[in-house]
Amino acid sequence: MPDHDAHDSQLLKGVLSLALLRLLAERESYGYELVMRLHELGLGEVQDGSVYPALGRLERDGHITSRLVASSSGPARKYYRLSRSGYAEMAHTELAWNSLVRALGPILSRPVPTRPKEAAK
Amino acid sequence: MPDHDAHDSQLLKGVLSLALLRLLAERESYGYELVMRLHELGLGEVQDGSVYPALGRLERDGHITSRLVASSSGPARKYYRLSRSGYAEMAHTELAWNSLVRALGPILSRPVPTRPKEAAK
DNA sequence: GTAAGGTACTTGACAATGCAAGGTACCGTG
DNA sequence: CACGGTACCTTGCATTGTCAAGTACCTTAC
Repeated sequence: MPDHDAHDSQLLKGVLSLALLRLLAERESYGYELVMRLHELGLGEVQDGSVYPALGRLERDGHITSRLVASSSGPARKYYRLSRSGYAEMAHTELAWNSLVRALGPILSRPVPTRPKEAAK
Repeated sequence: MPDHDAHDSQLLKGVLSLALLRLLAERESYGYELVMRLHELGLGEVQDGSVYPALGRLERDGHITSRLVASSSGPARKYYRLSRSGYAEMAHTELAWNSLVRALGPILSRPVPTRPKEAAK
């Protein structure tokens, strides 16, 4: 598969939180690992400078909780897991995401009235 | 289908431009009408205060051009249409959108290790 | 032992974008 | 002439991702 640049910083807004919640619903994890998991999943543009603040917000809003765990291969890791409100938030955001995808799908799949010539100015 | 509130202001970021480009690719249109078309298409949360600035940006960046047309049912309408660069921008953003949807799909569809009890803090 | 490099988290300045709220103005009808 | 629908624009605000830099821990190699 051709690695599309295809990264529009704006499109990621809000989606990052959803992805993080979802990954944490699968299993407890920490920031650095989450960044790597996101990269493996095709969200290669995501910077660690975006992930840590996002985790901070989720914790601030009570959607996730953290605990420090010492590591023998570097500094301590801050493991996060979902709280009850995190599950609710994930479900809610997922609904919003699905509704957005469903709304946009028809718009994008509708054929464009081919106007090959005289398109520009 | 139940009308989902399901509006997360952040999820819309960047998507609005794509939708506008796409609607304008179908046919020339003006701001007020675009707002109504978006609402009919399920993007009911979009405010006109978001659309007009977005159109302004697209025009500023050379992706669309405008012309004023007098109306007998109100003030003059500013009709927009895609420029050549607008078609390119639309294609590019659509790629980014599709790649995002494809990346997120697997994450969201993977089953969550059902943890019904003891979810909260 | 110390320099290097991977691991891991934090922070601040910055830009982009949607929203809310308000305003201007045109037009037909009652 | 006041009203409501049409149509556009603007300002202030909050959110959030990016970039860049910094701190610090630990193992391996020289």
